[in-house]
Amino acid sequence: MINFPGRFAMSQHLSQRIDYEGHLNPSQLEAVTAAGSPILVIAGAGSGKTRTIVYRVAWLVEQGIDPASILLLTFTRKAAQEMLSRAAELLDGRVSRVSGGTFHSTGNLILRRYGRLIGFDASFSIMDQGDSIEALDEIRKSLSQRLDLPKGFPRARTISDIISRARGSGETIEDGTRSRYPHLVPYVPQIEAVETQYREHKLANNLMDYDDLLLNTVRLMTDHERIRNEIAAGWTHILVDEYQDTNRLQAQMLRLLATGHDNVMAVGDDSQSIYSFRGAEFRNIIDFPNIFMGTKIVKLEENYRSTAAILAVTNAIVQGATTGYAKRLYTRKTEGPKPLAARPADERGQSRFVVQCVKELETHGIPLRDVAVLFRAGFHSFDLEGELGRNGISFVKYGGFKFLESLHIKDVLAYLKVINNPRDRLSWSRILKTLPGVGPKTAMKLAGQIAERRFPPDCSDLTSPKVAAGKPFQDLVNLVAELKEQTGPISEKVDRINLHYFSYLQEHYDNYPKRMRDLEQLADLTASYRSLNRFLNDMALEPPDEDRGAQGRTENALVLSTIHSAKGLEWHTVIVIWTTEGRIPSPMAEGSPEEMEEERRLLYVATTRAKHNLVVVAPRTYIDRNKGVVGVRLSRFLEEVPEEYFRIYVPG
DNA sequence: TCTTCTGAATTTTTT
DNA sequence: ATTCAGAAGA
Repeated sequence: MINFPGRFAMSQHLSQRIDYEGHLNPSQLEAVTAAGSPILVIAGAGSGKTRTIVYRVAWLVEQGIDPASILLLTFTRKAAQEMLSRAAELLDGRVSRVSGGTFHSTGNLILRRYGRLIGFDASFSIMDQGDSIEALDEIRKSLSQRLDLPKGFPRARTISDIISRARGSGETIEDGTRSRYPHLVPYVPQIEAVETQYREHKLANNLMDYDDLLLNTVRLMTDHERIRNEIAAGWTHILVDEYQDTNRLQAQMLRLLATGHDNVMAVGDDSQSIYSFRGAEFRNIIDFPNIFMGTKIVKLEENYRSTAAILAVTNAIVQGATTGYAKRLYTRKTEGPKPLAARPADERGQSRFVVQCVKELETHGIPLRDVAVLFRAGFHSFDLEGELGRNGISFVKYGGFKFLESLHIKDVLAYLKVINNPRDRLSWSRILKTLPGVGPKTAMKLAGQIAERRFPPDCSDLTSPKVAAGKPFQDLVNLVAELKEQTGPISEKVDRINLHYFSYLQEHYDNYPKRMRDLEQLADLTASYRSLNRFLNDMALEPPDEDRGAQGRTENALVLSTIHSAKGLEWHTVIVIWTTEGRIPSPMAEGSPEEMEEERRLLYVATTRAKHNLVVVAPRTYIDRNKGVVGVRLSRFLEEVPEEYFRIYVPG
């Protein structure tokens, strides 16, 4: 062989390069190395989606793209971090400067910087859904006093949903109400009135809710060409994960972010779209090629996760779907047991069966952490949690009730919010309600007055002199004043608040020890923050995830999770409970064919999480509060699956 | 008039 | 676990 002078150096250089061909299949490789056009990757479940994104980032960096100009949009910041750390591994840490986050957090970033241009102070606060519902509820009530609201008036939660969906989709409130809440159509004028006041409330208090973060970003970038170009020039390459779960606004935002370069890779799977309840448009995936001209479409259809026996079932489930890109997943993993379908008599039987399964798996050397129990809604696992407890099986639960949504956490956060912004009326009100003799009415009245004044307020002329003169009220005001003075770390403030709040907690909740532990955890969460405002906003934007790593992985615990929270994850064995009518699909979806289709996709997502064993459990009866024991049918989506794909088991 | 207590009803999924 | 409606109590 001829020995070219440059050859040695060249091959040495090559050896440092990443071996793309060796680690990617032809479709993945095509997506990773595509250049000069927008790319849409239709990535079936378990087809190496994350791998493709990670290698794409690495490839871009090797092409000489500055990592700082790459933007990775994912569903959660945690997903972004996971991908970045995997890419960093490939590239010896050269990707540390890649930006990543959710559409919301990216909007936040942009608005902090340029929000002035559309009338927002850079220090705006972010309302989480709880804040937003609280505000709407207050407005709703104040409205009702005047209009003497009828019995069927929608709850704040419903109003929030209607308004939010209207804003996310561009529909009017009336159209949205008509299609999703036909019985509320008579209240449309009132809902619109609430919306108007809500908007004024946010403007007056320099607040943005989740929708605003997207809406205002889109508005800013649409109206200000110079800013649009400036932002688009900063992030010259954009990768989007889980594109099927974006809503219309997010698609618009992406279009704007990619102005002038169109270097976008969107990855998603329309069959796994499970967030339409909050406005996700899986059609965004279908429309992508129309929005980005010259899009190259790559399909990933080889599944690396599940056995053929499991795929047979999941393919059958998705086959019945009425819309979406046609795709058929295949695998080379032919070994593996048939999925198991269990029909216990009732919920107790189901829980006992799951425990039995888990124990048996353990004797076969499958650790608890490699097993997940999935369900449609948080409360579906209550009985199972009891049974696990009685059997001494440790577990961690994801989804359902949120840490930040429990009342005691919201109470303590309200103190922090008041320190951060003494004019936060709703937080004042929340705190005041913890005082003896103060209910909603007094709290609202006092909060309104306190919020108007300079802090600490002169309390001598407050209405409700009885309360204002009382010691508890004085203590409270002194506490807040003291906290405002305090310059130490935020955790010191939280500790101080906790000290003050513990007595209230003790008096009002039987399970106060648990709640106290939560509050201590809250203090820990502040550790990495130096700005209170920053901390509060991050709490709204990226709530703590009960760290999946620390508990789920190092401790050996069984995973219980809602299907939504299981997205993107996989386990050796997956047990899906309550695969019955009335649970999956949820009765809430009965109203519309679209929602029913989403239930199907939900079951699809659940079953495609399984690598080796898939177990579906469908009790034959459940206990209705009114009717007593009622028979339930197997989920319609499983009825469609040929029976021979399962082993059927009926516990005795 | 407003708060607090009681018992009953209700609860999908989440940025 | 919370929230709601109704009733008693301050």
